[in-house]
Amino acid sequence: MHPPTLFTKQTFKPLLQVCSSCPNQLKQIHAIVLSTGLSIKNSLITQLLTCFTILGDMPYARQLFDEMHKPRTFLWNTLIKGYVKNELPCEAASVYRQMHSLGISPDPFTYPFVVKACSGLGETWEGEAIHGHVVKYGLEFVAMVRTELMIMYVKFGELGLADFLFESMVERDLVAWNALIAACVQMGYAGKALSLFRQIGVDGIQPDAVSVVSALSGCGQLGCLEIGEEIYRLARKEGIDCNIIVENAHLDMYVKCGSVEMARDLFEIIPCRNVVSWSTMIAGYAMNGESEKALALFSRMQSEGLKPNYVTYLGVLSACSHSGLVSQGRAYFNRMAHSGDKNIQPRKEHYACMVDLLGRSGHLDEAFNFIKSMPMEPDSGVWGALLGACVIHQNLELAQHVADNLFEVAPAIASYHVLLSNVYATAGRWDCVDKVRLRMRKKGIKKITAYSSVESDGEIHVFFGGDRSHPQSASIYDKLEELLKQMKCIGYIPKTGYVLHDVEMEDKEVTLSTHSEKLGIVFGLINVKPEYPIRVMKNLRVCEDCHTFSKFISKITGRNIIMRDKKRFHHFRNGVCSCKDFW
DNA sequence: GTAGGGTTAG
Repeated sequence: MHPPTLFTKQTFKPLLQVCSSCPNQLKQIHAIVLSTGLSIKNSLITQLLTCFTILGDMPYARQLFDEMHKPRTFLWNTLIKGYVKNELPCEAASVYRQMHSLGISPDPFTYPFVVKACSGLGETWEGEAIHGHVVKYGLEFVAMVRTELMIMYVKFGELGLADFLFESMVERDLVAWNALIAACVQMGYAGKALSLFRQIGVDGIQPDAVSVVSALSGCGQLGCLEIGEEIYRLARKEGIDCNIIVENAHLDMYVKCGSVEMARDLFEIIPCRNVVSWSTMIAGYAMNGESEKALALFSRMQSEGLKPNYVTYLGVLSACSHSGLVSQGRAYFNRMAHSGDKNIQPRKEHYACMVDLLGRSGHLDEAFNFIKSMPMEPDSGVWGALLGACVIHQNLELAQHVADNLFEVAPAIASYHVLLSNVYATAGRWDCVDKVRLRMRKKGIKKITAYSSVESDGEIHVFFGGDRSHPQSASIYDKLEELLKQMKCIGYIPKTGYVLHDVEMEDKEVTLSTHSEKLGIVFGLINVKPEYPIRVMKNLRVCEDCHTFSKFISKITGRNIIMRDKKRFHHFRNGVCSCKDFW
């Protein structure tokens, strides 16, 4: 029997269509063709290459690429795109460098992905070099290239350069607006993102669902409920398609503003809830300390036939962690590990969650052994969780050991140095505290300045510790003094000793009584209508004294205070906090 | 023949 005389595009096309989602079958086809000893046309390898990049088997795609005779620019582009889509920016950049050194001319389609690879790499010099190439080839005004360059500079924190590229864009279309807004939100510049969102109209362009998603996400980040509501209402009025992604962003905005009830009501009426909606709601309950509801929702999700993913499990474990449900946490973790489903095998984040749960509940040894049992290298999140637990339980010896490991994987994260310093401080080891501070200064590690923000009448008011820049400062400080007096009469004692948790080391002149969250709360008391809760958002963890202060305030004023810190929500009502003082 | 923007977690 003779083999087919020649494999052509026509032979392959139907085969590839049938097998395009199955890597093994594709590989078999490739092997059969090779075994005939006939030469394979580049166009056929091209089709295979595209299939494998989509399927995510980049090693095989690379092998195919290397077999090709003089691949043309289009194929280099395909390979680069494959690496970027499979989150391998390093490989993508290296392919581009190879292409460049071989003198292959790039085309307008080359750069969007090369630039995206640079954003992912985070190497500023490399990004700037690529920008140079773009200019050299005269491609800087190609809209897609420019848009990607703009995103890259936002990711590098070079907002000025991003602005310049945006302002001087020839065809500044909706995608360019959306790209810039989304990049700003993702990098934590939500205020800038919202101000851009408001300006979209100046180009005579209407925002679409993508713009609204980013804007809502920005509102969640800032904790501005009123602005978020207004944006959603307008989107509806303007007839913008409020698809499931918009609704999920809407839901997330409620969650991040601490409005669990509003989130729940919305969740119940979202038409086509998907795994993101369920995960958001579960995590929302978890963050707000309603662990029973989170776990009940998780059961309901499964009984409705929806498959949880690894993010869903993060919500479940964090629910356990925020409420100290140790045995349940262990059970959920084991369920993941033994599920046989590779999509929900525990990742580093799940280990970090478990370490947090075990450690804060006082099982420090178990937490430490748990880390040792990890099948992958623990990252700073995992070690950081244990260090946090060491601070709470004042285990100096373990803390030092943990810190050694932690600083090896993450030497420059300020909050971890602060945590270690707090362990020493609590133990009265001021010599060691000084050493930590000295090390931070030597390495140029700057502590993050704490601030709190409060929304009032659609505006965000930001307060730093000891801040007197707010126009209402005088009345805020007067009211604060008056309240402190009242509180002391009913038993409030300022905790002037060293604070626990990863709270910033305040400058010496910033006294405890003027921490940013206290100023925020008092501002809220003066400005927020009595029927509404006061929502305070803090960029770091709330300190112990401010936590106590808030409980007293909620008691003496009868106001509800919702405080979001770096990790969770605290709902203060009538002298009690929803976290039950376990945080 | 190929192309830029969106939601959960961290």
